Amino acid sequence: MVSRYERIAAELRDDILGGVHPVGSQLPTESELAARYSAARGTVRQAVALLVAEGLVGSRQGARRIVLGHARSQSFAELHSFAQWARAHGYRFGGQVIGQRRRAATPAESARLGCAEVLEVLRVRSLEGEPVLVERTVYADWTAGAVERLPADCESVTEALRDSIGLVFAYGEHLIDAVSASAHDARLLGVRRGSPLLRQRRITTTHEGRPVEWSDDRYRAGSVEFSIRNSIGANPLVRQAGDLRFGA
Amino acid sequence: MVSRYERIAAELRDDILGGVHPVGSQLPTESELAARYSAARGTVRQAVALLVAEGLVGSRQGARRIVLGHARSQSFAELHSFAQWARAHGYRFGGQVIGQRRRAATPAESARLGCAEVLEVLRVRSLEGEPVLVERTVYADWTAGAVERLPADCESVTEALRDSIGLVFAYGEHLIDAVSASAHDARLLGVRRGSPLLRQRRITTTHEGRPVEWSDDRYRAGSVEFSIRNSIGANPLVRQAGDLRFGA
DNA sequence: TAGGGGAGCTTGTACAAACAAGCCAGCACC
DNA sequence: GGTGCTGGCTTGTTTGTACAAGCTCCCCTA
Repeated sequence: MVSRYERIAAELRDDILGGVHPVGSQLPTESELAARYSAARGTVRQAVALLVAEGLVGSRQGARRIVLGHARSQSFAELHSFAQWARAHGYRFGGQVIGQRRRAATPAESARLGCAEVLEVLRVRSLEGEPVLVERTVYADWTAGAVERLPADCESVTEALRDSIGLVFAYGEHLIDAVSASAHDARLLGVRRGSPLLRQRRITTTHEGRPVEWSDDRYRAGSVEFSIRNSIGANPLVRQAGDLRFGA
Repeated sequence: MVSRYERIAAELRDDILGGVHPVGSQLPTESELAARYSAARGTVRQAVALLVAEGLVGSRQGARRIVLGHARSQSFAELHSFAQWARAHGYRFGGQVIGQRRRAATPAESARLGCAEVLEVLRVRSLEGEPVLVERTVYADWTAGAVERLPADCESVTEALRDSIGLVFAYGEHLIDAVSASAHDARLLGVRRGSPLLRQRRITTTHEGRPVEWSDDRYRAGSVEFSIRNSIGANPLVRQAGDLRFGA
């Protein structure tokens, strides 16, 4: 069962994407929408709030809402899982475990994952036949067993873990920066040593906030980019100084 | 006048950051909070929704809310304006215009900014005395005059434009990837040609959705990183394939 | 001891009403 | 022609109520 406001939001989104409300035009007022859908104004507000959060619509007090653009946003699963993302967009893709081993957690890992032993896995993933991503993932001890049981060419670790032990990834924190390819990275991705890579480090937790994995993903430059929409009202993106210490 | 739910959110945020609600702990229920602040449940919900949007708190139906982390999020202005960001974090910073000229818009720029003539500005910005950012910004014709009147070492273009012509940046869309430093980039940033740069391309619009600027910002690797928090409920980040065409 | 069922708690959805705050166009006035 | 103000419109905030959906934990049973 989908809620009322989600259905209204979906209809409005379709109208925007379908050109009924072109970019730059004004959206109907809340009262009009409420009348059209026979819903309370609060319900319409919830629907519109979704579109505002997606960056599709701009809103400010006193003025009519306007259509900002038509970027479709992705689900959390689609961002988190390379396989689900690639599949949803119709890309050919693959993955292969290069190596994995259990070891003691470093102090930093122990603090992040809350355990003393970890499973480290090195994977390479490809898009349209080309290797594009080197993934160094560290799993907390309580998931290590399930991960070890996966086949080396497992397409989607996310889906496999959900189906095998009911593990659901619910929250993520991402750090994005650029690094040089190490000799090892370069060999795995088929690029020159020192060439630029887009790095995404992320920590993922369950519904309960329990950390599951800590991963260092490196994309070949040009293969993938990240997109974010923000506004005065909602700003999910944060800039922060890197590890380099200045003038120290 | 700050609204009620914003004040409640601020108090809760302080409690979380101050350790009253440690990471991993449960937040009081909505009813408890409503009683504590003598507010309606709906108002408390709005306050908590803010924290959820910031990624500070996790929430799902039926279960108590939990504290996910203590990352303070930034305002839109702080992300958009290098000067406001650096100042808020107490960094020494500077900026210098290297060159600027009016020219005809390329087809892509014309489509994005909705005008035929643009002002292109090249700036270098420094942090703690080191150059860290090369900024190539293209302004729409109707702002060009005001930008040209700014001094070459103007600290904050955002603030200057707001004060001079009342221009307020309200919405942004960001594309993040990694690129090699060109010879020109390398000279300006004091790095080797081909070394990795973190690139942030963004388009910014006014409240009305009118595009103001299109910018290509390149950060020296290691100087700055971007951070995003997401969840199954709210996912602001989108991954997309880059310009490279695979197997074509 | 392991498992199922359910009661109670907590968050999610929906409606209604009233007022506040901000925007904008049109009008009157200079 | 320009300027300033006002009134109506639109979104934002707050309260109250009722029910739905989902989670937790306890208790009972096999």
